[in-house]
Amino acid sequence: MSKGSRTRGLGARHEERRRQIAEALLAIIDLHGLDAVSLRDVAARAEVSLGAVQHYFRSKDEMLLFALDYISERGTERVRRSLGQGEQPPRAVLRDILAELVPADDQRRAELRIATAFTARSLVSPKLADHLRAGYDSLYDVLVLLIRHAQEADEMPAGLDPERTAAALFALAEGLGMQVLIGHRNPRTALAILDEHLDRLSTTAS
Amino acid sequence: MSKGSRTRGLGARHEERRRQIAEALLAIIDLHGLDAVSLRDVAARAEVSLGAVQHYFRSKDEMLLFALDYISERGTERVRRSLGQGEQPPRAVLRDILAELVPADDQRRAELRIATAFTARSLVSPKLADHLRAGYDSLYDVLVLLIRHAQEADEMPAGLDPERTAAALFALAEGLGMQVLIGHRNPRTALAILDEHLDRLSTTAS
DNA sequence: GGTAAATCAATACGCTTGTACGGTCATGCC
DNA sequence: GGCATGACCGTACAAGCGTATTGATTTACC
Repeated sequence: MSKGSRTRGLGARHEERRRQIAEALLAIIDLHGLDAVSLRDVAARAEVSLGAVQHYFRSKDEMLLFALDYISERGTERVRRSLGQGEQPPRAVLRDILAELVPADDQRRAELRIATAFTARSLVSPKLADHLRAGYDSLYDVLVLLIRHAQEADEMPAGLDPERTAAALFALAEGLGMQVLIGHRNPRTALAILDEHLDRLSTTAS
Repeated sequence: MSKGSRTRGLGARHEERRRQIAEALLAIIDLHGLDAVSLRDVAARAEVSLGAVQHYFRSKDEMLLFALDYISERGTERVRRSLGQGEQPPRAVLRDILAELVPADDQRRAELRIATAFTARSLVSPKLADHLRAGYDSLYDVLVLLIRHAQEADEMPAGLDPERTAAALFALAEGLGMQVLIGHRNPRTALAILDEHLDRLSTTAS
C-alpha cells in the first residue's frame, strides 16, 4: 500500500500533518476568502514554517485540491451519519440532509462559506470543478434514492419524478442556504420554508 | 449637478470612459475570475494605459465597486423591461423574471458567473456585500409585489404568504441557476422544474 | 553504526502587484 | 495670453507572492 496508510515509523503522521495544514487553510478561507490565501499565512496559522508546508504539498494548487477533498469528505461523513440511523423514516432523513445545506450554526456557516468560495473559483478552474462536481453528484444521488424510498413508504406521492424532485429540493435548499449566508434571511425562516415545500410536495395529488 | 452629468466640454466623456473600463473588468472576471483581475490586465483589455485606468479610478476597490453597481444596473434594467410590458398577466411576468436567473444564453451565463464571483467576495468584503444586498432586496420586493398582483388576479391562491413564496421562488431559481452554471443541469430542464413548481403553487388548495 | 528517507528551517530568486509620482499635451475660461 | 483643469503616459517602488534550493536534524531499518 501507499505510504499514506503507514501507522508506524517514518511518514506515519504524514496524512495527519496534511490535514492539520488543511485546517489552517480552511480557516483562512473562512475568514478572508480564497483569494487571500498565501502559503506564508497558512504556515503561520498552522504554526509551522513555510518549508514545512512546502514539504507536505508540492504546490499551492495541490494544497487547495487536498483541502477541498478534505472538507467534502467531512460533508459526506455527515450525510452518511444521517443515513445510518435506520429508525427514521426516509422523508425525515431527506429533510435532515436538506437542512444541512442551511447554515444554522457557526460550523455549518463556516463550511458553507468555504464551499461558496470553492464554487466560485471552480467557475474558472476545471480541476476544482471536477472535484466539486463529484461531491455534488453523490449528494444528488442520495436525494433521488431517499425520494424513491419515501414513495415506497407512501410518504410521498408516487406521481413525482424522483430526479426532478431531487433537483428542485436541492436547488431550493441551496438557494435558501445562500440567502441565509448573505444575511438575507434567518435560518429559522429558511428551514420553515423548506419544510413547507416538503409538505406541499407530499400532499400534492399529481 | 456633479461633473458626471456634464455632456459637453471637459469631463464630458468621463462616465462613458469609466463604463468602458468597467466592461473590460467584467470581461476579465468572466474569463478568469475576480482574483485574477489586475489593473494592468484591465488596462490592456480596455486598450488604454495603466495610467488612464488610474486616472478614472482612485483605487482598485473603487473600480470593483463601480463595476458591481454597473452590472447590477443592467440587471435592474432588464427587470424593469419585463415589468414594463403591461399586457402580460402578473404570473407570466413573475415567471419571466425568475427565468432570468437561469442562464440560458451566453450573456446571461456571463452575468451569472460575474454575479457569483462578486457574491463570493462579498462574504469577506462588507462594502461589496452592502451593494450586492441592495440589488437583492429590490428584486425580492418586486417578486412579492408580483405575487400579490397574481393573487388579486386569481392566478395564484390567496392563501399563500407572498413574502415566503417570494423567498422560496427566489431561492429555487437561484439554486437552479447555480446548477446550470456548474454544468449540472441544462437550462431547459431547469426552466421546466421552475415552471412545474409555479404550476404546483398555483393549483395548491391552501 | 551506517545509510536512506522523512522532516523540517532558512534563504533567495524572479515575478507580479497596487500605488505614487512626474511629466506632457489639450481644452475651457477669464 | 495666462492659468487651471482634465486626460492621459511612463516609470519607479516597495511589498508580497509561489517556488526552488540547500542544509541540518531526526528517525527507521539492516
